[in-house]
Amino acid sequence: MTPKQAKAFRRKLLAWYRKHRRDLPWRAMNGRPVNPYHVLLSEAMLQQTQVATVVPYFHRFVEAFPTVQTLAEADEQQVLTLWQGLGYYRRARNLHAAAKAVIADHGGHVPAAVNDLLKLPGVGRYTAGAIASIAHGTKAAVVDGNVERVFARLMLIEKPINTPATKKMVWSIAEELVPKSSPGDYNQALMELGATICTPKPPKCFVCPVREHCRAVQETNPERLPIKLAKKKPKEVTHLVIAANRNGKYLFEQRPSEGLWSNMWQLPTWEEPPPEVITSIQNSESSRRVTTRGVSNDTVKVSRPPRGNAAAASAVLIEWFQSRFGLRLEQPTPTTDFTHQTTHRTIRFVALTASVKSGRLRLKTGVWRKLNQFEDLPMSNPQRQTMQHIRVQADSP
DNA sequence: AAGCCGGGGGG
DNA sequence: CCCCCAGGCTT
Repeated sequence: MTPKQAKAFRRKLLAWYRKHRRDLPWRAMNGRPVNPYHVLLSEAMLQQTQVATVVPYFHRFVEAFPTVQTLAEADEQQVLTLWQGLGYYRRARNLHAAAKAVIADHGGHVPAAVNDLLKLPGVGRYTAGAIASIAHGTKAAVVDGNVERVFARLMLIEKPINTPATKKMVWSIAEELVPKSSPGDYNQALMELGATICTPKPPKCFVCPVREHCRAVQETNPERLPIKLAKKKPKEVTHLVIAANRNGKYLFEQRPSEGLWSNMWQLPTWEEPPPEVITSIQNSESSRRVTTRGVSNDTVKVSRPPRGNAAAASAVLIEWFQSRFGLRLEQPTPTTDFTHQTTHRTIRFVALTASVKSGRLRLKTGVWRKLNQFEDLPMSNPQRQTMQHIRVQADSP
């Protein structure tokens, strides 16, 4: 793109944006000024997450934590609880730590320089550029999934987009094109174009404000760009969830601070138990659900005699629970069974209910809660789904 | 360079 | 069922 073409491209893009941009709560709109804290908050939430999903979470966060200071002083459990359901829970802890750093190292002001922003936890090259340009008008480029797609089509980039070399090229294009005046609007325009017009499939080229600048729409089918290398299929695993109740209260444990659902709470869960335990739990199922066809959606319970190895599997489960928690279970009974999909795992959740016969809990992070009394514990969606099932079952025995 | 980290929207 | 999303971090 020649300098003259670049100028025309930016002008058309910005004109389109100023006419069509969405009224998002963290944006400066009709008189409302930008709030750098709001930009930091929104960018943390927007990582790998669509705008529509983020909006309600953003409102709840601003209400609970109106300023960086209030967020910095908040309890991590409270931050995680507000974040629950949004996914990538590390982001919530990074955001919390970033708020603390803004208070400690920047006098409570979100930095305007990319190099300062990059030092904040959870802030990478994209997020630093976004906050710098949108919140402070710093001349900085951004490259996200939208920008990659837009430039892959505009510049006819046919090499796989998800390699370091190609990403580096897209970044240099972005750096070269970003204007020194209104870089924030320009960056948001680029992303909004990708989100609403230059969509993966099918792109709405017929209403695109910059189609004259697009090589793909003139030389090929834009829909096949950008080209991505195939990713591997998800691994299939099973998580065995045990709802262990004693005197009407259920045991909850906190997950480790690293890995999947870090620091979130859950019913005691055996990840990837021996296969024979899973199969025998299935066989031992004392009831199965049969959906009737026709008018009613009622489920009918059908009693079945337990199979031979059920008792043995039960023993293995009870032994595992005993060794892990120091508690003796009684009559583990299958309760619910469903599949949960994440990006790189297909997790089958098998839940059992059991009562605690004896023993003394030997777990630092364990807590006992009633069925309607765990809302302050941040939990993953599948764990909450399991809890929901147990509550419904308890309400209608 | 590749793997890991969630959950939902939309075709 | 699939792909994708205002990515960052670790190995």
